[in-house]
Amino acid sequence: MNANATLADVARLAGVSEITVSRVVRNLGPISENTRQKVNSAIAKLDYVPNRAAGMLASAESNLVAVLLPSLSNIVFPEVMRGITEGLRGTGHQPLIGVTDYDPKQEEALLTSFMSWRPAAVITTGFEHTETTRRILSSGRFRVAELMDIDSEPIDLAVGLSHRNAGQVTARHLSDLGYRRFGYVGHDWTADRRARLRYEGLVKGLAERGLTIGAETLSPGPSSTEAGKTALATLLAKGATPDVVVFSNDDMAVGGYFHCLAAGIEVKRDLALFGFNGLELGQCMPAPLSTLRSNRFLIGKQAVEVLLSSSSRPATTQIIDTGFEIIVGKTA
Amino acid sequence: MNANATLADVARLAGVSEITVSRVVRNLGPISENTRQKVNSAIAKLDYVPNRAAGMLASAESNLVAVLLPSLSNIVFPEVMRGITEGLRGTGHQPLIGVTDYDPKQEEALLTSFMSWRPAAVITTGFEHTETTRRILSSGRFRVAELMDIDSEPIDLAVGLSHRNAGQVTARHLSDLGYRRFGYVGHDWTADRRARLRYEGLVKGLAERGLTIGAETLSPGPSSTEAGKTALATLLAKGATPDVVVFSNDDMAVGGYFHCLAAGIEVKRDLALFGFNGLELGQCMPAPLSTLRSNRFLIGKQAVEVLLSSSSRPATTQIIDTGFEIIVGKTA
DNA sequence: GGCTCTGATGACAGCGCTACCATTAGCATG
DNA sequence: CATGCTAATGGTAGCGCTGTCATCAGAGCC
Repeated sequence: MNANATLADVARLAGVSEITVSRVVRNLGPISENTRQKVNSAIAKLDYVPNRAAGMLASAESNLVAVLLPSLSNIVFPEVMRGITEGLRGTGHQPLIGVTDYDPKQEEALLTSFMSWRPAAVITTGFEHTETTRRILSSGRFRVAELMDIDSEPIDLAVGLSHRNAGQVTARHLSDLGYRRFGYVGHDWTADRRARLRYEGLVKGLAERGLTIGAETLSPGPSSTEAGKTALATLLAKGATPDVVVFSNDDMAVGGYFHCLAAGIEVKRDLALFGFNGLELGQCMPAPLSTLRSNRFLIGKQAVEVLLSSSSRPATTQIIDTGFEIIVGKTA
Repeated sequence: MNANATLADVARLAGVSEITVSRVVRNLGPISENTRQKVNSAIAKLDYVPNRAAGMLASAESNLVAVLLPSLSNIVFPEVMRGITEGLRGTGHQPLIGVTDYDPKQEEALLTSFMSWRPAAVITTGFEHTETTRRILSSGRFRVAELMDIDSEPIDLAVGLSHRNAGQVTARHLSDLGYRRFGYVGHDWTADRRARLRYEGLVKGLAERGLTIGAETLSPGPSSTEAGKTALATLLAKGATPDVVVFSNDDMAVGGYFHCLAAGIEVKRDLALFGFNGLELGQCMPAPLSTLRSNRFLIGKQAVEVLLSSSSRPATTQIIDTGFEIIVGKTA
């Protein structure tokens, strides 16, 4: 009911000192049952809500975790976010979320502004940062996790999977299945380095078997179902006759599947399709998408768990491989 | 390079008072060009980053906007969030995001914890709140927006569309197209009141034409493509012979479409499908989904704009109708 | 020359909390 | 019985900023 009760108000009403109220609120130190009850009833009576700004200033500690994600439109990142939220649950920490649009400059701007909250940890994506971003993240004042990718040396902690490896495994798997004429449909990879790493792994894996990618189309802009659909149409219109097309991810692959349906191409018999991520959507198509499962939820969750396990940065960097697995599916 | 420079450090180095530095940082009041430069170079030299906790405490104002979303898994909410982010851009405000899992109890818990940040505004979803939540939101200490739905009286501001109306318009549209045997496939609507409102509107709209829903299946749990697929199969297995099925949303409808593909049902000729939301995905299927476009991005953006236009709550509540429109598509 | 006005700056108190020490009573220990 | 211990509590000094009120030089005015 009150405008904004303070610790002092509660202390006065409960007949104890401020510090005792503070201890009750934070569940710290030994408090007699009697005192605890007096304080709690005063808190209830006054509708007291602690002021985190004051708490943070006084203790020089924040319970905020800065999270920088490239996008929320790509369902992959909300899933990572769910993992982060799950990891944060019950720890008393709160996420501060920023969306970078795959732009290191924006990442830097967001990070700079987040710094004024003195976050306990920073979670970001990938290894592509501006010089300034890198300098801030390297300061050592807080823990840092770089998610999704483990193909480079992290600043502090990396959690994710080897995309280069994933591409290579894809190549081996498909060549084992007997495919020989490979096509590739991707999206703009200047922004999405991981897609490019998978492509490189794919090329390398094919090379091991003496194979190459015969035809490819890169769609400008971010990945989407529409982009996948259009790009596959473009690829085939060029006269390419692949027996399998690897897509930069499931969104694109689903688009490719739609193109096949619309164009009367029988998937797998006429043209096999392979994605990346293992999204729910791909698995409920009439022919479940053949793809590679990345463990997005796990990436977020593990990152938080490690980050909060020690508030100061360990001497050595750490890499956590959350792995991937082939989903056989029915499109390849 | 410094551990953490303060205003005082900057002031000392620049040879001015703390308050002058503060003014330069906040771009307030008249500052001579000379002073501004001295201060800025001191800031750069010391790597000074303002401490928001201190600023917030001193000014008793926060630049935080609390955002409570039911889920991030349903792409609709990330899109609303994009709108919110866009609206916030350049205002100096930052969102504090919480995910409620469609649970009013969790909403309450998150809100309570967010209150300790003294947010400038709170954005939440729908009208279903616990008593406590309602009491907090009604305190008048900050602006409140309730998004998505405008079928009830808001606490302060509602931004969204009339779902009841949307259902009714769907009924009229489909009956105008000549459909007579209606089926309905939905998800758990104890959690999703808006889905239920659309259903009610649909029933009402059909009643106007002397029509009813002949068969329906409700899938337990949240909406998903898989759920839509399974539920349509169930509906048809019951022996129902609708000429059109209305789905609780696009995700479900896409699942329905997949079922038709798998079961050899020719969409529209044998069975028409109708969704809700107008997601990109539905529009790139071989037969673009017939549905109703909700303007998610706009909902988020407009809410923020109105909320920030006045920091104190106006005398009267306000409702903003972001509308909807029929997407004719090829599935109905 | 005294007056007001504006532009530019500073002194100082205090926001609401917590860290850091004290302090006290009660009790077991040697 | 002095000593040390623990449980329970309090006093005090800030944390780093901003609001408020002052100050002062110089310009413009009658």
